[in-house]
Amino acid sequence: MSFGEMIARRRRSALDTRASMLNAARQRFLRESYENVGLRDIAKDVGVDVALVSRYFGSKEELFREVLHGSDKADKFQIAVGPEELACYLTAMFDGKEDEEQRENLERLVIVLRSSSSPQAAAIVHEAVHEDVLQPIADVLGGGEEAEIRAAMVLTILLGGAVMRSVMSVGPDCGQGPPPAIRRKLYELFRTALKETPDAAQEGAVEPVA
Amino acid sequence: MSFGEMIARRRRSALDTRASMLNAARQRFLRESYENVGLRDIAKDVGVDVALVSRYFGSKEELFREVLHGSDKADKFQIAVGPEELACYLTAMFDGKEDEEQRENLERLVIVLRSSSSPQAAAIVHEAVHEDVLQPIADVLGGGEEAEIRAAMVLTILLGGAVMRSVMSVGPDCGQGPPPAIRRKLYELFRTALKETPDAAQEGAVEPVA
DNA sequence: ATTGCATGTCAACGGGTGTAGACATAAAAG
DNA sequence: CTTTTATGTCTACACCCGTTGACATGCAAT
Repeated sequence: MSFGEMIARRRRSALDTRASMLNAARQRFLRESYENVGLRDIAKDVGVDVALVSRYFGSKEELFREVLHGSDKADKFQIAVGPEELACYLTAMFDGKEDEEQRENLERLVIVLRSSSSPQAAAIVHEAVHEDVLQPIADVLGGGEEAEIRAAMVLTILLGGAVMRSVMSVGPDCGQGPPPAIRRKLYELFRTALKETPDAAQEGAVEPVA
Repeated sequence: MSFGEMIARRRRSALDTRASMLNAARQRFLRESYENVGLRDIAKDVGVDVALVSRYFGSKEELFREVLHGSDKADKFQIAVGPEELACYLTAMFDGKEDEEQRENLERLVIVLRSSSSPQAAAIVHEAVHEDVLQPIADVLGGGEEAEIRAAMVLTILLGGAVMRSVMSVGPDCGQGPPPAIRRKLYELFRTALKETPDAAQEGAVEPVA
């Protein structure tokens, strides 16, 4: 079969270089914002001309969309545990562990974070967060409005932690694995976010918030 | 007195236009990232030529520094309450209230957030956060290492909340004042962040974090 | 009225960007 | 070997950017 062999004997395979581009782009978007990543940078990483990037992905926006959203495979936020162990699971995201799943989860958040303030990428990021991150978390929590709110609080901590880590170089650390004290507090924060709401005023302390 | 009158009868006052530029710049940096804010945009807002912006501030970086860090006045993160009411105070930051102090605090965080991923602005942001935000919070908490950690956790929530609010349009809301349910959870998160650490394993639940 | 300084404008430079079309080359098909 | 198709390169466009130096204007002092 001719077409099959074309795939097999790929000396110059478009799919391979395309994948390489996507990978290079991911690494770039992971470290810089949407505008600061140039198509020429990506092309240079792969060892290819700029024009090819534009041709393969149509536009920079679509390339970014494919990096963030994935194309065909449904690569959403992965949660391998039930609601009970969720706090542990989330806390573990900030350890420097080699867990592939966890690393991808965190990396997705960092990409979101880096390009979140960018007129061009904003819409894409917005959609990807709701569909690929917020929804999966809410699903694990059982759905419903309460679940959505709790998911939002969890994401608040995750994003805050990601900012502190990758931008401020404090908090959840930068040198692989946060200090134990911070790790513990982070865990407690997740617990609080996941805990059911005290329903109305549980104590007097809640009231003077205004 | 000639010089005094020159200040008083300012028809073309350099200080005024400079202040206008700074204000326009602040509004811009509040809504877009460092790279997306053009000096020409700022100049157009004030109704002035681009060159003047460059001449008055030397460079874009210095302009940004002055917007974020302030120039002479020590405008750090303002906390008007003691450690006890701190959680309330912080939660109130996300209300759409007219409190000038609170609004400036949140705005500073948003600016930090928007330009945090930007090679040029990174160093400035980094310094400003440590010196003007983290330190004041830690001071209110009484200083010491524990205070620094707690301040870091507080900032984690603040930044996460700011991302959710101004980027994702969820969580701490965007339409002035978060939904009560989220407000309550936010308050609990701050309480947790500020609470003293349970010191080692308080319950068995803390252990399986790894 | 004229000098002189502060204030602001104009034009341009060098560099960077994403994108598109014409062209070249490798490799498979006939 | 020749033809054809996929794969990749080259050139160039039109636009944006920050910055600079020369020039124009307003305004106070002489």
